[in-house]
Amino acid sequence: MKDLKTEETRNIEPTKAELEILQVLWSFGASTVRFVNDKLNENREVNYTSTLKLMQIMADKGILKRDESQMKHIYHVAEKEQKTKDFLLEKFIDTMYNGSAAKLMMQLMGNKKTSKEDLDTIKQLLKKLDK
Amino acid sequence: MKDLKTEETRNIEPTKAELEILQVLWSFGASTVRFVNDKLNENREVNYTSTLKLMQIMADKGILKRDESQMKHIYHVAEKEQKTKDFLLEKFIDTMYNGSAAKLMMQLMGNKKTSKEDLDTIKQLLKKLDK
DNA sequence: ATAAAGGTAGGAAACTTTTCGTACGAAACA
DNA sequence: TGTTTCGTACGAAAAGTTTCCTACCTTTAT
Repeated sequence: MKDLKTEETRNIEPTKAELEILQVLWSFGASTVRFVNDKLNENREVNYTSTLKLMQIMADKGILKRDESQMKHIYHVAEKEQKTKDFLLEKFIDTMYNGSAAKLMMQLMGNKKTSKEDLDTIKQLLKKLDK
Repeated sequence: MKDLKTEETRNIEPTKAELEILQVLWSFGASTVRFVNDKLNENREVNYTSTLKLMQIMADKGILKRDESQMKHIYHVAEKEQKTKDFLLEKFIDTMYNGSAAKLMMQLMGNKKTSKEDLDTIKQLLKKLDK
């Protein structure tokens, strides 16, 4: 028996190009390759078959699932968006902040990028969490 | 004139393996290859010359600098830790949260991984920022 | 009916990243 | 003084990722 990963154990790290595709699917929901490729091309030039290939690979890996009942296959993300984001965030915190979410928060707050509005939003949230 | 990147424009994205090395140097400060390699081997098996090669490449790219006055070269990180982390965090927020730090915060707070203590820390910080 | 347009599939090429073998010099030491 | 140990340098292999060419089928339009 090889060490085939089960559905449970598997937690795939998308590559950079795969993440681009995930972003499109997260934003717009289940889509054709054509649609995804058009979106990608708003940012950079990519050949249609490149996107196709990548989405096929992602389907092989189990990152995407697809409806093949039509000629134009429709792809959708296999995992819940939130689950994947949780996983990636956790990994990010692990590598960048030794696993401390608080450290990340601190950097965020000490950051030019975090606006007054952001801080207000957070205060609201904290209030809600308190009760 | 080729499009040589200047010191200013350059903002190098460390690869995964490079990030591992950065983490060691961030934690322990300037180090020899031997030291870094030993640390890496606490997590996974890596050959000494692999680590050496990688650190040499990083030095070429300008991610690391080194003191060659001794036979055992001493490497240190070229950029301020915070600058690199700011850069990587920004990129992360861009790709994962459409550039919204608030969204990241919200995920963090809705997260099992964020402990009560973390939340308290944040409240403290907010208070400080308020005055 | 035929051409054109648009779809999938697969394999190979190109590029990037990572790993390591080999060579060789300097230091430590028996 | 040898020999073993520890260091750097370099190149190439190996692995991983991305891109695209080619083939071929289906639908659409002329």
